[in-house]
Amino acid sequence: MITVNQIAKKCGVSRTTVIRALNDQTRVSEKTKERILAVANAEGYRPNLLARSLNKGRTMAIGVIADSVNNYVFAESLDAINRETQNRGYSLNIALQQRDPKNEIKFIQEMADRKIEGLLITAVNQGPLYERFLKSLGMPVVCLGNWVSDAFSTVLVDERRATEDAMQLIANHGYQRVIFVCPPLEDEARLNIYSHLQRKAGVEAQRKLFGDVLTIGHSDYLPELAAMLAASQARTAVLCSGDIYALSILRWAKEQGLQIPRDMGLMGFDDIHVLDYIDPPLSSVSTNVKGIAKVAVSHLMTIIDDPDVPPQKLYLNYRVVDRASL
Amino acid sequence: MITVNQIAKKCGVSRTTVIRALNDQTRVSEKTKERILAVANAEGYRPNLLARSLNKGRTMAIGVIADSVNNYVFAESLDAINRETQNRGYSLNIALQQRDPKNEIKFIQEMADRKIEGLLITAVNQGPLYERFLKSLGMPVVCLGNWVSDAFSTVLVDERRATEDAMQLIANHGYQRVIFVCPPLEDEARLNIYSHLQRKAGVEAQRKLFGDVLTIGHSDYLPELAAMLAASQARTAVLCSGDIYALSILRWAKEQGLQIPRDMGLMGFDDIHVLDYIDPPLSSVSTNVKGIAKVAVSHLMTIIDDPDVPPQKLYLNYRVVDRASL
DNA sequence: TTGTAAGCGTTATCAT
DNA sequence: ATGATAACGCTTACAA
Repeated sequence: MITVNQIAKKCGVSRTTVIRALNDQTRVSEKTKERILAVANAEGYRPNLLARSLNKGRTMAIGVIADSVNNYVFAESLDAINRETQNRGYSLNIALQQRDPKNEIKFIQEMADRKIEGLLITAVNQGPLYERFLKSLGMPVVCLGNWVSDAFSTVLVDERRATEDAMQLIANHGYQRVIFVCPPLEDEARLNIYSHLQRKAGVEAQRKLFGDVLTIGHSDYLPELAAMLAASQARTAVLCSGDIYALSILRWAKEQGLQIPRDMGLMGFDDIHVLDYIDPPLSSVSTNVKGIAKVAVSHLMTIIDDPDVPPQKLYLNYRVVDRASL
Repeated sequence: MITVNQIAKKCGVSRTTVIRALNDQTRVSEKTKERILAVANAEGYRPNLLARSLNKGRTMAIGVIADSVNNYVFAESLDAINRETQNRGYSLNIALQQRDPKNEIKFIQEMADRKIEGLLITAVNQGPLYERFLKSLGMPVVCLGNWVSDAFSTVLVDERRATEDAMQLIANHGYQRVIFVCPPLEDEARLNIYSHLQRKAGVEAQRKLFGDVLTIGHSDYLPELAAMLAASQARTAVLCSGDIYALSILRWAKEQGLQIPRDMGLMGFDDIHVLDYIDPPLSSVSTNVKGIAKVAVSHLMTIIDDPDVPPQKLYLNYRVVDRASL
């Protein structure tokens, strides 16, 4: 790999001149410029972006932190994030923390050390220590979905109200009982599960619409669900805090010979794209994953360009999608 | 952000001494070391990884290029790639080319300019020009699934034989006719569709097992499929070069009132995780997506550590998964 | 034990 | 139109 210095030597000029030729500046004679460009092309010169970044203080890179790709929510974000950042000439550093808070901190720190210019986080950490840590980076941060602190912009939908609307829809369908399946609750003390807590609050707020509202807050939810269903004849809908849970319950219900929605209503959350292929079509709440990603990138760019833009909560539209599972 | 130089000034020592203290080297007195570390901690010193990389010639970063996340295949790779690289202390640059060859070249070049140490590609480009381009980077490259040239290591499964086995399975189920749905074929001239061509070759090789074998090689496959089904009473299985096509055909079949497998056999390819939730359970060919990702990372690390390791094709096991759709 | 000097490759400023 | 110099922040010989 040839460098500016080597081109300079080869052409018998100073590196300043070479830079001017390469970066298409004015104060070079046409002749030397041509000579320099000829050499550069022949040798396949490419700027060393590390060096350039070090010098300029700009890397044109941003970092993305998410949990994992298993629940398909981040997978759908990624396409949008990728598109939006590429359009703007930024490149992407990505790390999945696998819902491990220590991991998250480590990766964020590492990215900061690499001088990314901004950070997109779906945080699994929470609390004042984490907030201080993020602040200490002195870097634009935008949170996706999971709120951390008002010190950082967050792009989200109002999941509490979305859940209220979903509950209303379930009530309209004539269900007398709701079972809210929300495995992340088991990590409430340890992890940031803001959006799930919002959903839970929405469920609570609509308690009055039903004879009974139950919550299952751990990963091994099928046995308990079975017991609950057996314990009452009330017409029941299961609302899941995540489509993936709804899918696994759907599969289980089929195994049990339960017909949906005849024997049990079922509703998911997030409206991941996969639902297109599910039978019966699963009702869900679109949390606008792609929209959030798009706005988050765009807002991050805004903050990068003008750090004085105050942090804000950007609420996007959600959509309650009634299909055939209720 | 405090730097080594500033710490040195603050402690009244040379930067060399600071480095020695920070990087835990021996030739510093305990006293000065403590003094330096105290300042470093108090000020929250963090090494600038750009500077370090520029100096050392190592970035500990690798690049990943894939098509998109839409078909879920790459989504499943990503988790594995992420895990494997993180274990080894590497960080990840990712770009999705959206099946645009120009994009791909641009992103690879950009990553090279950023001095990533190795590249994982699921290539959409092909041919000698592309090969030369990749070689010119002078960088370890490992291809995933889509073969480009014997000059680069490729991790893959033998999709031709996998398809032959799948065809045999279909024959064993008593089908008289196979319709091979492979939309990527429409891009044969323009894009690298190596793995789909392998699958097609596998289909051709087993022609003899059936009365009739047809191919649909474009994206608007449903109308043609309908026509083919209407045109013959022969017991027919549809083999799709990708689970996502099988899923959309399954949905369509249900709309048409076709029962699977009674009225039509159906088989996908890749065995993406989503199939867990599909009813009826879809037969497929596991192309070992996670295994490929894992081995690819591991092999890339090997090449990075020892560039003299010759390029090779690493074949992993595939698995024909017979479920209830045949 | 500590320091000096040179270098990684690029860019900006100020002279000439 | 061209060049000299310093700077970005870190590291590594090589001295002392």
